[in-house]
Amino acid sequence: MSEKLTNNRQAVLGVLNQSPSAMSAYEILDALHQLDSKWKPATVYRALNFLIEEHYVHRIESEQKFISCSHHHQDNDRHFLICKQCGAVAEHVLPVSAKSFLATMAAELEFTLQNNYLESHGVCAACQKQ
Amino acid sequence: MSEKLTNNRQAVLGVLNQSPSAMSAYEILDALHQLDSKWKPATVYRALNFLIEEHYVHRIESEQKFISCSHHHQDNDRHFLICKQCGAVAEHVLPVSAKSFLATMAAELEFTLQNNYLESHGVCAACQKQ
DNA sequence: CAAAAAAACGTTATGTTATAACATTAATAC
DNA sequence: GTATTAATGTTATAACATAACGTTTTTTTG
Repeated sequence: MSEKLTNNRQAVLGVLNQSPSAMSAYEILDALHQLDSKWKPATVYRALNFLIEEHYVHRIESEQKFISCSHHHQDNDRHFLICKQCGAVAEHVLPVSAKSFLATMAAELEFTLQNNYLESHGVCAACQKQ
Repeated sequence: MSEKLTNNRQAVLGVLNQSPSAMSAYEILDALHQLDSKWKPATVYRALNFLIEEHYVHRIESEQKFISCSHHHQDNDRHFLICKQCGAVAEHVLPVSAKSFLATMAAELEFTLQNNYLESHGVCAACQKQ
């Protein structure tokens, strides 16, 4: 089931798969528009929304950009390591210990926790060596 | 030093202080425009950018909205608990244990961590009682 | 204090991100 | 094979944000 990965959606995902950093919807649009003038903002956003729902793609909230998912597991929690220098985004799986820590903290505040979104900003290994 | 909390900036902060949920820049603009027609998008955004730099205000990245800071300590890490039902945003101070956990994780990945931004989404205590 | 410099503000325009709405086509189910 | 649903094409516009530039206010300093 959930095999609705159509040509349009594959095309958007294909563009994102080529990029180590997150891309804006309009950057994706530009890339696709060069191949086929049919591409318009709504077409890109529709594909993105589907891909996000199905966990093929994530939105990097602070950048308003999109990145292809490197794990594609069904999970409510996200953790991204974002390099301030090169913009590379690495997806990191939150360990169970971190999740349970957050759950405990939320419970203490009487907050029913449904999901966590975490961005860590810094400098990646590659950029440090330069 | 850093006493540059002018009238304009106080006005924006005053609007945000009245709101338990985050407000968009244009919601702030609407509120201020009713008092004085001088308010324009650039005026609001300039004030917001100052207030964010000085830690009076935070941007809720996933919502592209703004909330007044309830702690106002100089800190690189942010944690927000966001209620999906009523939109209320609570700011939570990340305990040292959580920060050092993240630092250790980043070090293992050879990532030099500069700051963390964490959003936890769920249902607040008040909404659960309804 | 007065001139110079810096910071903040007013204003206009425009750039960027995202979705609404509705017609059409394609896929799926009966 | 027709009805239903899902996906797409297309146009327009809403929502978010900043550039640029001139003016005013504040601060610095000689």
